[in-house]
Amino acid sequence: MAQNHDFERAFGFVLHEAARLLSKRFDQKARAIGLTRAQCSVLFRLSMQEGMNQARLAELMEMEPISLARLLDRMEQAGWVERRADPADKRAYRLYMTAKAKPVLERMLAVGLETRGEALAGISQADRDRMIDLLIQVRRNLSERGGEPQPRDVAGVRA
Amino acid sequence: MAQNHDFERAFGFVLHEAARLLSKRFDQKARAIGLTRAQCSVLFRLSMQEGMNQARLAELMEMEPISLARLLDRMEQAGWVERRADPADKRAYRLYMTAKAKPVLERMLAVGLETRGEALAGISQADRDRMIDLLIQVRRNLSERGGEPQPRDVAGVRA
DNA sequence: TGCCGATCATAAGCCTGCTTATTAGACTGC
DNA sequence: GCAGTCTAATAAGCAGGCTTATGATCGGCA
Repeated sequence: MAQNHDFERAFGFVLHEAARLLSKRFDQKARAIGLTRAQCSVLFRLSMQEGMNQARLAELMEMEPISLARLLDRMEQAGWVERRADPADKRAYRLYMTAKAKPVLERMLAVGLETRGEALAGISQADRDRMIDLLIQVRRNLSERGGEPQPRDVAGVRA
Repeated sequence: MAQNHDFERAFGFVLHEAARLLSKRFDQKARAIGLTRAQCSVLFRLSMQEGMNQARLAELMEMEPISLARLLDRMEQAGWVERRADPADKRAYRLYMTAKAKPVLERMLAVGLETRGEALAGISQADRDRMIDLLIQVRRNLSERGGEPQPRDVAGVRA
């Protein structure tokens, strides 16, 4: 059936399932080092730039600050990251990796590469590049920040 | 920095963030009808074929049976789906939409189209088709079923 | 018939992430 | 200096999804 065909190709479902399966595979591999995909994502970003506050990191990760706060709670508890009071802003913390985290960066990278290799098997470099460009466009289209200011014509509805 | 460039283009992060943002947007729009993206996914599949058991539906949705069971708990509670005992197998249930669910199918479709439109804005039809083909390939690569039997050469590492 | 492995569904416990709402501090303008 | 607003972080409560483990049933095979 044409409907069935459309269904199997439904963009949202396919995108979501691909992302979920990739996370699952990454988590299976990364369990040996005691980290999850989301936690690795934090550590990777901190490895690029330490000292960000939570709001900034949440923005980079395209997630809500509260979601990141919970994630950081677990990571701090497990000794991967450290919150240091921001001397210039009593509300904020600055985020740093711990000494424990630095040695595992390479293993995280290896897990990432291996997982990506499985996910992209049989896809040419040109197609990989193209797919990533397109996904970046999708992300940009859906991002709150950076896009148009979201008209949200719900006038009359109080938040 | 080249490293930074690689980072922003990291396949796993981009894929995950795009999928999450799309889910979020869908959920925001679908809240008015009292359904989530995952629940809509179930209803869409049941609208194509009712009477499946949970194991079969979980397989179609590329998820673990227990995850689906929980999802169905909430949906049954909310009156969207019905579990009927399978006369031929006392372990299994057969899944059906309720009368309440059928009238909202069209609204779900509309929400899906609208959300997809936002996500794919500025992307040509050819590129959309290509991206979906590539995502389907990724999903197939990562699927437990249908793929190769997963060598799992982690010998030596204990989980 | 009876055993034994496979299969269907589920329980417990956890991580990720969101919405909504709150507290504390920063900032802007008068 | 201070009121009003904005911002950083968090609390409460929930949905979605996974791993690991269990109970029940099915089915093949001796």
